[in-house]
Amino acid sequence: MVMQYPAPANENDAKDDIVRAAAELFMNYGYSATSIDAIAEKLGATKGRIYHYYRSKSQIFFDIQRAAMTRLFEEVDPIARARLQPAEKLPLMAKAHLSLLIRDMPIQKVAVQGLEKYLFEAEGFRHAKTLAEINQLRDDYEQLFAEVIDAGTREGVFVKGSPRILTKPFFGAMNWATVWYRPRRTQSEDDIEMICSSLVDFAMRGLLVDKGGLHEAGG
Amino acid sequence: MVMQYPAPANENDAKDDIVRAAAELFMNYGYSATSIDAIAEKLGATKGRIYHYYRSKSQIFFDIQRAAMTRLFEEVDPIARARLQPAEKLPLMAKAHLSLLIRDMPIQKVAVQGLEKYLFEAEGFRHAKTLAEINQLRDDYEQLFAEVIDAGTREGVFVKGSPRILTKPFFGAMNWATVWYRPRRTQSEDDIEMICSSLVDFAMRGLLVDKGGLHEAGG
DNA sequence: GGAATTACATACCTATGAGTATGGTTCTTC
DNA sequence: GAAGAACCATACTCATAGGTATGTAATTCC
Repeated sequence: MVMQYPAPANENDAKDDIVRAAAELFMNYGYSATSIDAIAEKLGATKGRIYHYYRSKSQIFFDIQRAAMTRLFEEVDPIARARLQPAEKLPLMAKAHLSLLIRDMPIQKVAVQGLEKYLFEAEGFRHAKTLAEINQLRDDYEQLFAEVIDAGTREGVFVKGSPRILTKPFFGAMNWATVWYRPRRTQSEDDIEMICSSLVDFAMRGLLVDKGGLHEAGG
Repeated sequence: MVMQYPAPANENDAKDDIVRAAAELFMNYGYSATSIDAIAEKLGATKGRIYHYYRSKSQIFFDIQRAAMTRLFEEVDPIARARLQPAEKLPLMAKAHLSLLIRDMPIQKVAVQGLEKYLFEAEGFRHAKTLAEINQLRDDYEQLFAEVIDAGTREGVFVKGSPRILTKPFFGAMNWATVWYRPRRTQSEDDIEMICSSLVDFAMRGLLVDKGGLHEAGG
């Protein structure tokens, strides 16, 4: 029988295909309820292909986390390094963050919600190192936002409060989209932009101190 | 062998014990990764006990949802019915909502995050009726908040925008606690109150229009 | 152009876990 | 106090799914 493999060019692409397929199933059914066979079927292949690139199901999960954090950093870190005031910089970061969340929902949802992460923690030392690595990435990423929030607080443009406790609802307003958002066919690119802007605006108002601006009366 | 059953008084209490134990495991490990045996072990019993009260694992899951929504309604609905201005009523509702979330985390987390709900949707008609019932409860509950937000918007005390899209980040700021919050031994009741207040304040600022209050100059 | 390696498919092993069948013990009811 | 019901443990069935072992076509390398 003549078998032709689509040939994903190189190993990285092949793994990326697996990661994408797995993330989509993890997002909908959870990690445990998703079988390797189901992932393979989504790729039009069998288990053999997956186990050729990954030694276990958990390794796929960890690669999803790494992929998600890598992409978030790529989008947000450059903005975080820009020379801008906190009140200007933060919404740009938030916009980039949220845009990626929505556009890359399967992978990002698995990462930000940390689906069933306690599964691996319970396994003890086996994945301790990998888990520490992932947590470090997540902490570093949160830190990008926490620092800007802290700076804004000290400048007096953001409300007072520990950056730790302010960062949580800030992310919450945006990340909660991974729980409620469902893509619609009737939704254009502009619609998505509108939603993103609304959520970012909400999150920013949560931080900004009342500026006492004159009532820009009525429209 | 003399066997003594703790005898949970009546059937409702017995089911409630099961629901609590199951919720705690679902919260940490997810629905699929939690076995009936594990739930039984947490109760110091075996499967026999659980299958005496529940016909299937999924029925436990649905009972968790119902229990969560029932409690939320009990706490929030009375406040929603009170004769108060939106700007006064909403933070009280939010406080009650969040307090219950944190105090009843296992059950509430399973409910608000809808863990692996797609599992049951994929099963087609089998649980269609129950799923419709649960979704209805959730929608009704969200509606309590959406109406107050809508009223506030029309009065001009809350920012303009569809209540639909404003409700999401409002819940997000609070419900995200089910993702990041972990109880600490060093945390007193007052600490929890502080966290709740901070999150509610954040969420309210996300809605309130800039009042132009005079700078209550600096602390 | 033959050998080794890559890139899978197929077949198989095994543990787990949902659900059932059955049996025994306590409680209730008459 | 006997019969039934309620309550629960134990033993079993069976499907699923993670992982492995093996076979085989394509590719690469010498």
